[in-house]
Amino acid sequence: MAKLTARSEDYSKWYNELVVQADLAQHSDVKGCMVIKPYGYAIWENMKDVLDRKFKETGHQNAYFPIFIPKSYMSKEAAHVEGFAKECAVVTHYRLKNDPETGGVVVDPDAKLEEEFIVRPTSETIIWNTYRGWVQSYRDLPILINQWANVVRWEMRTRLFLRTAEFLWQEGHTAHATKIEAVDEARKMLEVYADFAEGWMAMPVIKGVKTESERFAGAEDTYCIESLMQDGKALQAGTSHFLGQNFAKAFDVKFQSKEGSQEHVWATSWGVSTRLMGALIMTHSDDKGLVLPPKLAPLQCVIVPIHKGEEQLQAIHEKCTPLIDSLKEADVSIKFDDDDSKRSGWKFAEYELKGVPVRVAIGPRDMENGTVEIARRDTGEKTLVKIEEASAHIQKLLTAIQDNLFNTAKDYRETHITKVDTWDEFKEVLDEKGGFVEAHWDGTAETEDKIKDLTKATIRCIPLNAEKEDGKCVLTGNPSTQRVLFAKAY
RNA sequence: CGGGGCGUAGCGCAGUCCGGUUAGCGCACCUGGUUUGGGACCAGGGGGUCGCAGGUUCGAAUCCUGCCGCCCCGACCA
Repeated sequence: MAKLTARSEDYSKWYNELVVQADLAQHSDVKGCMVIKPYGYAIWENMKDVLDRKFKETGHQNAYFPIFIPKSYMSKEAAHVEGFAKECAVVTHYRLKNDPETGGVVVDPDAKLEEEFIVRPTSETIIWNTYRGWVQSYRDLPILINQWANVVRWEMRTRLFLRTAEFLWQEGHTAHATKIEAVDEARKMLEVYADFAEGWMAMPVIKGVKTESERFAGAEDTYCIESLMQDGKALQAGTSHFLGQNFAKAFDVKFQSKEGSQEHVWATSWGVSTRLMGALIMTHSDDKGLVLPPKLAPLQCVIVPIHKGEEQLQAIHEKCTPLIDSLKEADVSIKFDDDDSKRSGWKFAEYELKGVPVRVAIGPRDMENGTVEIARRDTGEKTLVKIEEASAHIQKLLTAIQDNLFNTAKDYRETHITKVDTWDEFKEVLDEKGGFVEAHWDGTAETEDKIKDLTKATIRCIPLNAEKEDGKCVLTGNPSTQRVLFAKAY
């Protein structure tokens, strides 16, 4: 296996090589689409399981809506169609036929659809068209539904996990009787995302709200969690939208209130995608390969025996059995790697590439001394431990690794949030240091645009916890009441 | 859509400029043996419509024409 390109040499190349070499995903024969390989999918499944549990704990149910959306639905909400029209895949026919000339198949021109279908880029339209039939009374509300699905956005340029033409995600779509309830829902789900990102992915995030120009197409407010990657670029890790009554009005979803009046429903939608895989990789991994937080690692601990011959292997396996049983008992996923076709050194490198948090090595020396060598993936540190104490040690270590990954990422982020007050500083920090820049902004889309043109940086968010502070816009000098976060972003 | 690069064994590549034995190398794979505390070694072996379609030629991976596909950088975006 070839060595990975160092991050310092070419971050983007490192990322691409890591995804492929760690066996997470590969490019498919279809442009812009990826094959998620079993190891990558196992990580996604772990993420999905945690999120799904959290959604259910907050009162949501899963449902499923069609992948195809009648074209006319897309145009019912003006901002929405504007946002997605340029990247929609369209189904125009429903049949193929044999082509006598080539021996292959061609689209049957007689099988043209009356109305084309859009392959969903997101499901607001078809879901709100369905909700119309579900809601008559305030007693039918709220509707709290999540869908796990694939969506298609015909992106011009794609990158494994970060931006693919087809991706997997979840999309929550809720309907409420009041504005305040809908806003609360959107905020609540933002908290769920933030809690997941920090507690499971060990990825610190900043909660904020998007500016008008960065807002979801059709939303009144877009809340987001923003994280910082190792190369100093920001990544939007999840969004939760307060949709107002826009979709209810577009799809005529009304209910009769307690008082007897007809009211439009208030809506939210929220989603995270396989992009989180990219975020996870770029938050923790190093030049040796993937680094996974124990809470999401498909394999948390691997035991590599070092042996000569079948007999020794058997003896080592027997010696390890109590340790393996004890770890299983404690719900630690554990593998005893008795594959005899690979040498131990090869295995060490391989498990490091795959980000397994804890590696245990045991050979003749340890058999004699009653020890095992325990190595942690995050720091590379190795410790000799009595085999009887190994299980407890490993369990503590998994927690320590989870914490260390979060703290390291958080330290990095804290040192990469820079307060600036002048335009020169602003440019200098973006060019040389990267990360988030905290600066005053005059609140206009024109200024935002201009800054983007000049520096490629966008306003990632207006942080929810930002203190009010009078200042002057970093570009125009116009008055501002609070700082916002700028960064170059994925 | 602009700029760059590439298409030859499962993967990574050389060979193409300047046409000429049986298309080669590394990794991977198969067999046997020796090995095993940080990506082992030796010996033997299998695997190719050289992206596709035409053309030039005694002869094309190599020259000409057309087409297709992918990757990277930018504009667009979760």
